[in-house]
Amino acid sequence: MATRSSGLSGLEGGRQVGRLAPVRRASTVDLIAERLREAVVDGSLPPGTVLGEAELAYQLGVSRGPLREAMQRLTAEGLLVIPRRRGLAVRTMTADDVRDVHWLRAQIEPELGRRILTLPAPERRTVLAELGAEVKRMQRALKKDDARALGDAYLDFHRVLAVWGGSMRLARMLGTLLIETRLCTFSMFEHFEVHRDLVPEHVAFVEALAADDGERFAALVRVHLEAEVRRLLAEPEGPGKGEADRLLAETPDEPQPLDRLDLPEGL
Amino acid sequence: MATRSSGLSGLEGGRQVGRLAPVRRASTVDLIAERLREAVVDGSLPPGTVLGEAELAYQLGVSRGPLREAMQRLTAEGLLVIPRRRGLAVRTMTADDVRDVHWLRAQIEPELGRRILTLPAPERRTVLAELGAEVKRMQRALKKDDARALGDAYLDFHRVLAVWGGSMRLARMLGTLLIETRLCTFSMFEHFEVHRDLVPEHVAFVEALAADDGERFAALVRVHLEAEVRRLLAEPEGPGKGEADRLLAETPDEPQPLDRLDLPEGL
DNA sequence: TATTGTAAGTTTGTCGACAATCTGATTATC
DNA sequence: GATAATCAGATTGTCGACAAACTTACAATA
Repeated sequence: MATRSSGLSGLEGGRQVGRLAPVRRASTVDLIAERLREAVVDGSLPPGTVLGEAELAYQLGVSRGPLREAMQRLTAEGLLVIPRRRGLAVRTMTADDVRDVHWLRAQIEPELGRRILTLPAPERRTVLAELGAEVKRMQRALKKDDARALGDAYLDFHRVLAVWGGSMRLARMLGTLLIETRLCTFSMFEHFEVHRDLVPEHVAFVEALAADDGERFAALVRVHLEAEVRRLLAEPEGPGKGEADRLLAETPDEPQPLDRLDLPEGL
Repeated sequence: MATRSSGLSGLEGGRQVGRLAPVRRASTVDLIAERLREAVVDGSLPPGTVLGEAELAYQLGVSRGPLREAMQRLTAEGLLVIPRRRGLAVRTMTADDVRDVHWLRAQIEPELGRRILTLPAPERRTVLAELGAEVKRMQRALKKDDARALGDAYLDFHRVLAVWGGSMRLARMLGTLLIETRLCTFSMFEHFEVHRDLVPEHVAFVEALAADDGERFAALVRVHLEAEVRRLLAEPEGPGKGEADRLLAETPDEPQPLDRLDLPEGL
């Protein structure tokens, strides 16, 4: 039939001869796993949900075999638990989990920021543009009081950090951590909340990166994550709050309003 | 038959009434996954090995169903790859993987050291004892020129760090990273090598922790991991080598020979 | 009345089988 | 002689089925 990907003989003429990205077909297990992740993230499978394999397999239009394989993968990611003889259950995050997830993110994300700042200028500009686009999404969502959209843009903002951070493994880990973050929200609250502080905080993130100030970015991220833990655990504003206000009030080294980042409107 | 675990009614009299640890039975999938991990770590399944499902299932004494589920879990951990219609293959680490794994460890392990130093004194002493025991294992292995035993003790040393580091997630991640480290060795060399620098380096790790010097521990770990990358990639000794020698020669703040840590001989 | 023993029903865990797909080699053709 | 087409073999991906195990409800007993 078609020539194999290794050859491409006789097709010289276009550019990038011989360097096609290998075609990657997703297996059924991949598809099921991805669908389950989506369901966990968008809340259609809240934490604690217990599901029977047969019923779920029927809904997904597959048989129990591939579904069970996908379950194992989600279990390894920490999103599902498989109680013996009880099907599967969406993991419920405890207070300890909330602290652990956010502490871990506080270790990872500042480092990602530092790595992004070492990127060559054109790529760095791309990252800033993507981050700016997500911030704009957050702003639009906030204007509409759409907590769901705000949360989604939040996740995507941090996913951008993960993707550009440079480490395959770290990107995967942070990707899972972000889903777990969403699980934390669902585990602690009944419904989404519109969280107004989120937007200025993320504007400050982008500004710090645009100003090439990795340490300020790191500090802002840490403060944000500590605040998130307090909010999720409904703890009174601790000593960190004053620190947050100070950092946000402080003029960054090189003031640069978000408009000057000329974000691509299309995204 | 037996009373359910939630009740335990009528058995007051012993101590710790009503607080038994839940019994944890491993599922078949758990068993298979663990067996496969062992095989990867001990080298009976070298990187690049391709296996047929039927043959492997027969060897393990299970049917293909549970085996395929375990495969998915190992895939999520990054130890296996599943080429389409080609069974399973043990992941082969590239030079980029070597750098990535060690870079990531360099981010994680110093932090674990810091956390261990914040532990209450009795637990901290336990950690130091366990670490010291692993170092002794390393010394014995080196004396016998047993590269395999040396490598195993090395892994267990760092596993101790992971377990006591305080974060469930981080422990799991580092556990996987350590297996990947072993895969790096197998991917780069044909056989184990006796690596003499390993023991003094780890003695220094323990000494730094015993001296309550988290920053020195962090620096030593980073230097060690950078050296490992160079060794694995067979690069000439870079600018970091001088730094390593300087750190190892330098007298720690509070000199404390390993003997004074009174290690439990039993381990 | 509280607790234990019993039994039915449901769901999982595991296995065997079938078909689609891919690989590798062989043959035919330019 | 090299390339393309064909074909047989083997293996995976998926499904259906069976038996074991667990849960829940109910009844019996102290």
